[in-house]
Amino acid sequence: MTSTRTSERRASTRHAGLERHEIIDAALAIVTAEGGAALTMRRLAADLGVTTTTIYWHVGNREQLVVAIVERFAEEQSAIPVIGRTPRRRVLHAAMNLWRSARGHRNLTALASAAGATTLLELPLEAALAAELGAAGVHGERARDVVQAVLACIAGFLISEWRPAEQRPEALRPSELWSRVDDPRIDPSTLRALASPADHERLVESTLRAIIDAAVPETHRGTP
Amino acid sequence: MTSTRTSERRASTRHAGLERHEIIDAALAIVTAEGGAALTMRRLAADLGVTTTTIYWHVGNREQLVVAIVERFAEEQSAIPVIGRTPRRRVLHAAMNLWRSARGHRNLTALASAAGATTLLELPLEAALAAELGAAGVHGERARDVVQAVLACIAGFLISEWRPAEQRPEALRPSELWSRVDDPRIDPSTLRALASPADHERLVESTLRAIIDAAVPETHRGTP
DNA sequence: ACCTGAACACCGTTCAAGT
DNA sequence: ACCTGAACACCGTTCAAGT
Repeated sequence: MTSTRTSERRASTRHAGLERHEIIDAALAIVTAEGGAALTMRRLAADLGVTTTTIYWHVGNREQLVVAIVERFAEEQSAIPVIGRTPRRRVLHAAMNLWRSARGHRNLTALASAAGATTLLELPLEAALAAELGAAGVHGERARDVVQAVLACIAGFLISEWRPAEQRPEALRPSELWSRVDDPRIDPSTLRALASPADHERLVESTLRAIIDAAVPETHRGTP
Repeated sequence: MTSTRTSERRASTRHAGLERHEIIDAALAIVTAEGGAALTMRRLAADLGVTTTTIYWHVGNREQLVVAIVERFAEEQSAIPVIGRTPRRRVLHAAMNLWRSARGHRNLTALASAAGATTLLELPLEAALAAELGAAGVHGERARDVVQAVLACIAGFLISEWRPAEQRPEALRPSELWSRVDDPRIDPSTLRALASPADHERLVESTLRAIIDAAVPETHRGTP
């Protein structure tokens, strides 16, 4: 799977004829399949059947490559429709779309986050959220604050999934750590709960709902 | 500042006499001063006037070193008192203590987060939060959910500060990206706000308050 | 314009050898 | 038991040189 392009193209032309977008595509494939750590300049070059320096000629350096990957992926992403009968529900749905999207392509989200390119990645969905907030009567800085709070929560829940407890050293697992806590102020049932994992999906939704409900008036216009 | 310990100790004993806790201390110093990326085995060894392999003999590998650093820091952290007159306010205060703590030693928090060791780092403050939730009448899984939501939000807000807009390539700055958006669904005042940074400190507090208010009953016992 | 080969300055980690 | 020296298999990046 590595060098068909080399043998085919190299035979016919003096140059490899490699184009920038082919590099981005190959890089994107590596990231989605194996994560950002697998994206090394040498590995990418090998996949394309060229020398590492060729990559540099086309894309500059790794940081620029990452930005290009995120950009390309963002272009190809299709809009997710927002549903819901009340403005509030639509806002929540738009927020959950962001969560589902980020979670759907975690490897890319992780890479974008490390590069500080999350906004670039999710701009259309963020815009959709802002639009729904407007429809619900929330504008300006208040709308911005909701968007940012939603984004922070999503990012936070995501990173708590990046290193699932199972693949951590035993001493770092919350279950281990909490089971050792002997604090008279804390109810035994609470300690037990803290030692066991939460239903993430549900928790994300209820957290986003709390944030939204606090900022979005219950009814705007229409349904009394 | 590098090799006083070498010249002093090496002269007197055959062995360097290096102890594990000295390594951890030196590593912790590097991380707090210069961040996790600056913590390389060679750099650490050089700071201690010793060979890289010596570090491995004492601490195993880098991952174990990081865990040891976090552990040591957690030990030394003093408890932060919780204040507030109502249970709800005390819960919020306990949550804000977590935020302030994490923000106060960002380099260590970032390192711990990458290693999946956040719980290890902040266990006492998490326990304090759980205790206040108990005092407010929230127990078991509901308390666990609040703790986790608070932690996720804090983590999310923190990483949005790790790469401040100023040190990103221009094309990645939210101000740049939002200023290009021309979406008729979105109010101009909202677009302007989205292009400018939020007051993080205020936003974190109001977000945590929203989460807590949604989960903690307004009055428990006492003040009617 | 496009690509190669060799090199530089880094990483984490291991292993045989010394005292 | 504690430490060194040399080596391995990686990184990102640059630069002179080729066609």
